[in-house]
Amino acid sequence: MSTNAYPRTSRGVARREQILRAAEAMIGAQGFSAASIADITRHAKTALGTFYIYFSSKEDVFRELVLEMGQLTRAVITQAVAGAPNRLEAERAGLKAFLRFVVERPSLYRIVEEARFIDAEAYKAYFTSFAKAYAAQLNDAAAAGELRPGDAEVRAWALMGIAKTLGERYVLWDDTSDIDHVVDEAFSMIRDGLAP
Amino acid sequence: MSTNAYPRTSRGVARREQILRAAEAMIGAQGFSAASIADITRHAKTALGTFYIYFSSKEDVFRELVLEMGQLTRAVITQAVAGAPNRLEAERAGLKAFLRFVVERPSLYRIVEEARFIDAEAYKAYFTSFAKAYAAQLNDAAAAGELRPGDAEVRAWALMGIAKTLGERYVLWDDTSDIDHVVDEAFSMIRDGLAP
DNA sequence: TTGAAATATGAATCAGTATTCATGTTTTAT
DNA sequence: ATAAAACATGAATACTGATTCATATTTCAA
Repeated sequence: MSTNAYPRTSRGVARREQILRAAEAMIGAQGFSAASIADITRHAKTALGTFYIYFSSKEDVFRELVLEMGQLTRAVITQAVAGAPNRLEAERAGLKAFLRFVVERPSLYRIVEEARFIDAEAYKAYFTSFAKAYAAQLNDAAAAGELRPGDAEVRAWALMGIAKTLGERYVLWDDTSDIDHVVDEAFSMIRDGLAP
Repeated sequence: MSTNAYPRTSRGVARREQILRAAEAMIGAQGFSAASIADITRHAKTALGTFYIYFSSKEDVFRELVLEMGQLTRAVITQAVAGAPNRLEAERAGLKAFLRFVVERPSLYRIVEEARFIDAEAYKAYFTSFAKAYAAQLNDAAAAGELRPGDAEVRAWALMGIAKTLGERYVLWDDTSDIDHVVDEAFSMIRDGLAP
């Protein structure tokens, strides 16, 4: 059929989800090119052809996973940051929440990073939109005197870079139980770098 | 022949270099899987089979390019940092030199990042060794009172993250002529984050 | 209950491309 | 000058894996 139309039965909904999760696991573990459709359907305990009932291509599932990761990351961070008394505390909370999220969904993290090479547009759109919202927050905080004035966009990208790299090093490579230490050390640098 | 032994004639040396440069251009532009050996040899103006005289596989050239990028980056930064009067100025100079290097060799930058998915060990080795040397410098500087005390390793990774991400955003995506502005803004954050 | 729509199956198709190899050509050492 | 070693060539091989499709089976509305 080769569509990726939304399923009309609950069985269909469940199958699609099975396949999506299997794709997350396989692509996350082996990478986009190494993970075959056969791997994915085997892991989803379904037939090869079933894949193409729900997704039109391998790129298609991949794109959906990138989208999913974007929504989840935003949701997780937004929620973590919600209760912070000020912007600096929000930075700490956001960084910690991000690293915890990477612990929980390492495959999605890898998928987003690989998107740079598989679907560059999706990757760029994801980070650009994230950065835009992030910069707006930093701008507001600076206007309110909570941060030293400065180029919010450059700051947003720099802070995103810190989070991405620490996530890779201290979560994906080295499943350190001491995420709090990493957050504290990085945050003390960020705090003094941004405080008014 | 399928070796990657070093060539014994000057013609061989030149051919190998041609192919290496073509591989840099093709893989850098299209990515590892999209760039075919045929693309590479066509661009190098040589026959398909010649590739296998100098490299044993596509992964093999790729690995060599990653190695090369590692050496070059180190050399560029080491040299840029050499004249700095203190560690903070070294940070500024290092960041600027890195971004300038990305302007000159965007393909090599992309190759190193893609290495995470093609040759994870090479990628990890590259950054781990870089981070180790970087952290040692930061440690010395902190001991000398040039930086506030703190976990040098976490700092090194955070600073590498800033450089990588700004390079991607402001050089690869947006060939901004205003690298200096980006450096200044990022540096002012780094400076206050690290200053004693 | 029943037939049309939706979903499931996996063997067969199809395309792409990494790698090899048998055969020339060029270089180098003597 | 000459033979051995290096190097060059590109058609042929070999293999992988994405996508299709004809054929079941299941679901659901009427």
